[in-house]
Amino acid sequence: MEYNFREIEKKWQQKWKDTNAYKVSNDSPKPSFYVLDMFPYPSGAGLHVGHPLGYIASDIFSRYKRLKGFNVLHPMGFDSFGLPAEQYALETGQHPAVTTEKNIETFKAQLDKIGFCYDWSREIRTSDPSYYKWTQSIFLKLFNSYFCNTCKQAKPITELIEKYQSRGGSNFTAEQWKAFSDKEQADILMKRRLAFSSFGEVNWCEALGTVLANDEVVNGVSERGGHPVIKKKMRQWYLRITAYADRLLQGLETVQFSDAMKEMQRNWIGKSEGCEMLFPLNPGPSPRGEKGDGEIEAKTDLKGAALVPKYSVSSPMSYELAKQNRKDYTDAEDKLWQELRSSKLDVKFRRQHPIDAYIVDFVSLQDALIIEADGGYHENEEQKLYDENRTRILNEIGFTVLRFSNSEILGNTSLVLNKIRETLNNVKTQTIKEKEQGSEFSHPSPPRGEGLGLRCYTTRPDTIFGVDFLVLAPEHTLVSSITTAEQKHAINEYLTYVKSRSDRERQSEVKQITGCFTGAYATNPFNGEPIPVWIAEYVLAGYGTGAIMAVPCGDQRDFAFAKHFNIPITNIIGDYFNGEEANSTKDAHLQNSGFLDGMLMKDAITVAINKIEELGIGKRKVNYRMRDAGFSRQRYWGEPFPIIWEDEMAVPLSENELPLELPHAEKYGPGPEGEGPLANMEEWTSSPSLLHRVEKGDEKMGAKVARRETSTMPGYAGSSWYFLRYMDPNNTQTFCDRKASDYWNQVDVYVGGTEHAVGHLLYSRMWTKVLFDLGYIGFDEPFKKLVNQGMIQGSSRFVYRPIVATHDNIGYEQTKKTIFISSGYIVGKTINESQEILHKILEPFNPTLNKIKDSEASFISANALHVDVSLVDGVELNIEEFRKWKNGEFADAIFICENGEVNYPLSFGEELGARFSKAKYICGSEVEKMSKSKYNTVNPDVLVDKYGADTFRMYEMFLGSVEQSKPWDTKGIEGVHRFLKKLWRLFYTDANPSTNAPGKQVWNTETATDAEQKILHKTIKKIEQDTENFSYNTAVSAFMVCVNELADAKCYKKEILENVLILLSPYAPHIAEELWYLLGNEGLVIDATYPALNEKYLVEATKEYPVSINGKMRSSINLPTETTEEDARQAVLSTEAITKWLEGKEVKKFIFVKGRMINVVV
RNA sequence: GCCCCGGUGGUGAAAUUGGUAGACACGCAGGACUUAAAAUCCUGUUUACAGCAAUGUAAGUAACGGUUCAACUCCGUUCCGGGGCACCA
Repeated sequence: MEYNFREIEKKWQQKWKDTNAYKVSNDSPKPSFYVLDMFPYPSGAGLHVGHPLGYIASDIFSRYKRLKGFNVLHPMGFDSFGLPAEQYALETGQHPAVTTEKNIETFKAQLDKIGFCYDWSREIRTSDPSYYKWTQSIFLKLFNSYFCNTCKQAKPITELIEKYQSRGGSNFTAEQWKAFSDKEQADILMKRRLAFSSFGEVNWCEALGTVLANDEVVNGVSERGGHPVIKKKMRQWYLRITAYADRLLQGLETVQFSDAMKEMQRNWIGKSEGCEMLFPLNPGPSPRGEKGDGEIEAKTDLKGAALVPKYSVSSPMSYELAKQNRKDYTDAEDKLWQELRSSKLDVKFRRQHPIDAYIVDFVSLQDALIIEADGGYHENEEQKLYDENRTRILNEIGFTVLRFSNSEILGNTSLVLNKIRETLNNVKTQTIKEKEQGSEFSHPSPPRGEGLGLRCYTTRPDTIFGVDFLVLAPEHTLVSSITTAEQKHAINEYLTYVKSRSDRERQSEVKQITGCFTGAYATNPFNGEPIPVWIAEYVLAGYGTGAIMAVPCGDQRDFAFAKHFNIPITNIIGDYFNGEEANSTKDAHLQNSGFLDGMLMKDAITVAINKIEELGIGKRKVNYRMRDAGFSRQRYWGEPFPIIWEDEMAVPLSENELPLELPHAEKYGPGPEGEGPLANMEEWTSSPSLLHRVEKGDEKMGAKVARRETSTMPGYAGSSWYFLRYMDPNNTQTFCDRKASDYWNQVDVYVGGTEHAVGHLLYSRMWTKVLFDLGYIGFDEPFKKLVNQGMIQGSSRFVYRPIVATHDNIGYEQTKKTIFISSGYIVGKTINESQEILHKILEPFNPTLNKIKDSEASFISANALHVDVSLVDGVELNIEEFRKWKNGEFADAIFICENGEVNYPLSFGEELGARFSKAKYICGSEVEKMSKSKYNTVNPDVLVDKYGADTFRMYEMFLGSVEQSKPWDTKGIEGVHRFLKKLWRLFYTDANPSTNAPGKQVWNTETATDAEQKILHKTIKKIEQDTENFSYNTAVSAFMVCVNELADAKCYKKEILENVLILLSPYAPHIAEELWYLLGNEGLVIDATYPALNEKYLVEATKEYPVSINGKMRSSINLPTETTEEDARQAVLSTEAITKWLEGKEVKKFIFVKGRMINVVV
């Protein structure tokens, strides 16, 4: 009888299915254990060998825990919403639901072949309405909750409303709250909701019709296709994950994630404690010297300070510029100015006035109204963006901005004036509250200079006296206004340079130090010293205030910058600074530091902050790098938001209206104005029934417009909570019954890749915390332990095809005949070398080459073509198979082999074709990500068919540790297969093919000897340890050792073997099940009890101690296990084999480590 | 530039708290069985030197230095590879 894995695996897979062997109950007296895989996105390419790595690991663990007496939940499902299906739909017109369904079927079939113990009755799919009904429901819970800053947890928004109604908010009284309109109330509440809507900028690519991730934008154009990408402001949904920053940080202390993983999350959250402080801009000549501007300060009167806009006096430069602009105006500006100053509007306007970073055309300071006249040059996109940004910033600091084109002003002045008048009226009736709240509304907002100086954030206020310069981000809004006339040109040039640089370039090329002096000076508030203000690309606008204080003696980057630009360096740390490099120590005693002199830096931090706060020039601040999570996608294939916009207010659907099903689409193109495809579906977004619904609802609203939210949720929506649904997958009343989640509790072991370190893992942690706060579940961390699986990389193979470049700009031209050159001629050669070689080789095949070389051709090289790895044995190409590949595309190719011989196709005649058939063609190789297009994917099916699932499972585990990334290689799978065959032969001999005699049973029921028991118990101990530690590669090796030893000992005893089968069953369940059955055991091996370790078999009487002399291993000695140090010393020193090494020298030291080794020092 | 991970035979890799470097496999070489092949089994396999051989000596875990009786393991510096990044001030 032979090991017929094909029959065996089919048989037991069927049996498990028929008996519902893996169905898990929520009602069991056993302790629960939850093992979870990160569920896959069902891509069209199907499963590849990288997927199962983690799945096998978790499967082994699940089966092991089951044998250990746990009720194990080990489910699987599909993350089936996502972009690829939508892109595929765009290309082929096939509905994502259809292709997704098909892909899932493929995945399931492939998974089943490997023999996983999933409880498929609990399968979930995020794109299934019965699933996303609950995703929507949880979204509504987020929408209807706020983060209470006092008790640091989520609470129902109704509690906030009650509070507002009874006690008011921080900016308004209860009476005022009640007086607010619905819209006003809604806006205020929106600022507290955990899922909220706001405006944010997205990378919009008109040509692709989609919003792109930062990653997908390279050098300002789209990665795919190189189309222009612009920043577009759009209404977006966000999750207020920042509210949970501290708890997400603290939670890391309670979970078993790898240190690297925790570090990544900490870095992402990026908590830093420091202070934000203001550096006044060097006043220079007093702005008040300019007549009229002195009135600015007198304007703090009237109906309340909140109405008075905050504006910047800016630098003296602004005033000079302003003056200049006043002389240099257009006809339209002049005309409007004449109208405005003639007091027809009864409001005092100023012309060309500096506001914040800008000089505006006309402004009424009293009414906070700015009027801008745009010339024809404002037509282009860039200018529009600039204007939008400018408007937004001005809005934020409290101004209303009106823009008119030149033609509007010149063409119909009275219309323009009417509009201004109307706006003025509106402005005047606006409430104080709106003004206050309005400034917080943009998200995320860029930094801006504000107030009377430059705001800098620092974690090291102790170094304040070492500040030698300030650096602004080039995008900083104050740059243009503070730059002096002399520096204007240089700054503009630098800005042009920065514009041409991608973010990544700005980050990585540090050797190249760039920057530009603005000509402006700020003042150190502590010693009054002027500080030059620079701009540099290494300061990014997106973080903090977009401005830093540079301390060259304490920060290496600042140091390099100072050195490069010859900025004098102040040393405040004495000997700690050597003048060669910065020293970021906190242990120095400060020098040259005014009131901080002599203080330890560590202590000075607090002292400095206190002083800064005392002086009112700054305040203590905790900064987080993490931002709120964008939750909108302008796409079709995702969860629709259960939100209806009624008169600009977001109104949630009620629970009983869920699921809001994704409407069927025929087309998947983007909607107008950057909206998602759903916006194209009028009947869905704005059906009359919605209006009806509004009318029936709150009468007070009296809404005239009702339109559904048209964006969809991102991929991480469904995956943020899926682990909960597995616990109670069919519940129609709630997303997961509290009883179920209390029973299963946290995921005990979560297995998946590191690529989700900061995305999925943080989001699901946040959702869990929210659901916990609201009392829906009883734990606030989803995953107790996380096991990271390494990425299986592909090992690509290449063939090299020569190309000839010509001068005619057509590009590279391939040689007339298809020729491939072995890698030895190409790889590792310089361009010149390989050009020589190629020329020599190609000449016989292309007589015109010489001519080309001399006249047209400028370059000969070789293109590397990916070749299917299945056509390559190691690195040697199977030339005959390759000729058949791609329907014989390369059937007539000529191969120049490694030894210089040529392999001709048959079309050259049999003689030539046969002559050099033994010559080898060697492929190039490279380790890359596994991908269909690189022809380097390996489909597990092929291996499972050839060697069986058990072999495949054990081989993937044998490859190396689970955590480690490694290129896939099937070399070695034979060894694992041999091991299983060898195991089989402990039970049955193989059939004898020559005599046709069938194999015989060799196992017996004799009693095992102690030596045999020792083999078993040694294995039990090792396998148990390794399995607990996810050290599966060494476990497989331990099985091999065990089987080798049993075979050597000719031990075929059931008493031993059946226990080995139980140990093996998590790893190779099919063969274990079959042999278990053949031994005549009742029931399934997966339901057996894990064998107990009996230490008595492992006790050794003696131990062979290695003996080192002066640390070098010289000999060994057999000693009783219980030897004392003194006995050992005597034994060692009386053994001649050892003493000969001592050469009669005196023993200085005798080291005895019990059970380990002995070291003699002479 | 910063952060994380890694670098061990021809190959994949092992190596409790620092305690016999290379377990277990692959590959290769030689042998047994066989008419032959497959399958299976046995032997050898870090390198250099010496020896017919058993064996011995020396070196050896990217490189150099340090701590230690003892370092793949801990520390420092450097090099290389992989992954991440939002230069976090």
